[in-house]
Amino acid sequence: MARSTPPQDVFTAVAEPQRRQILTALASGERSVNELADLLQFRQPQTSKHLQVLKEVGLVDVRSLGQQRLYQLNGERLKVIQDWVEALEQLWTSRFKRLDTLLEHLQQTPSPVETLEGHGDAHE
Amino acid sequence: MARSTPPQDVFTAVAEPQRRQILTALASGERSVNELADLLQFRQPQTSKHLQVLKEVGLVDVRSLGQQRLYQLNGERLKVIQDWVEALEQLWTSRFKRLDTLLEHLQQTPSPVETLEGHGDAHE
DNA sequence: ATAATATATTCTTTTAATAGAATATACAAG
DNA sequence: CTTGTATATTCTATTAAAAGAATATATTAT
Repeated sequence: MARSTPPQDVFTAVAEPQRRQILTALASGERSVNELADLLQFRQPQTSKHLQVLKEVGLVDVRSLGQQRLYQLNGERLKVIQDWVEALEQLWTSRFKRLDTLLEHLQQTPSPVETLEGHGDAHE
Repeated sequence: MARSTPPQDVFTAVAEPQRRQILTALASGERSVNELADLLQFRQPQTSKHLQVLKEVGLVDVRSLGQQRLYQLNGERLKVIQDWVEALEQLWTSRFKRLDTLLEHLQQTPSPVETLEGHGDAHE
């Protein structure tokens, strides 16, 4: 029942290993369906199907050249993922400045000091 | 059958919207299971299950504090995703320098000249 | 030992994604 | 119009993930 409900978000699309391979193959340039299938040792229908998914979430674009369909990575869409990851990392990195949680625990536990050992970071 | 074959890679783990919410909630600091469940309006068992998945792929760490389990984002593991995205973007950005693919097509197709219109490339 | 709280696990059901095989469509060439 | 090549789609079967309910385990307090 894959066709009736295709992955709609970029994250789901990229969760598939074969689709990541396709994207990687496309990163260095435009390829036709059969080129991709040959290169990655996938069957043609599977390749087409994965490409449809990638197209639906905007990770690839297509253009027609005769009877071929040339697929191309759309790097812009990768930013959806990148932005999310970076936002998380921002928060994670700046978590040392927010001692709220830590202080909460300090009030509750006898000696949670060991938790901080080994970080070596300037935590304040 | 989710428990028997849990997602092993970071990409699959992150494909789940609720797990992304959990990670986002954890980005600003450590939280207990119930804190997360309350905050995100998830049920406790679901929350635990998602956390196990995240733990298995290394995206979160746990420590025990009394009867609570405090989960914490492991930002390092996010780099797996980030590195992959950035590698792709690198290639995508530098794709203009690599005309190999384009030249390949020139050799295979009879008159793909129309394809080149507007490019202004010297093709032989 | 019993009760209360916090979290984890198991089992079942439901839903969604993937593969495979077969077929359809599109375009080009003769 | 028939053939060949490239790609897309449909249908079915399989597999995997997720939700839900119930229960188990762990820790603390009484």
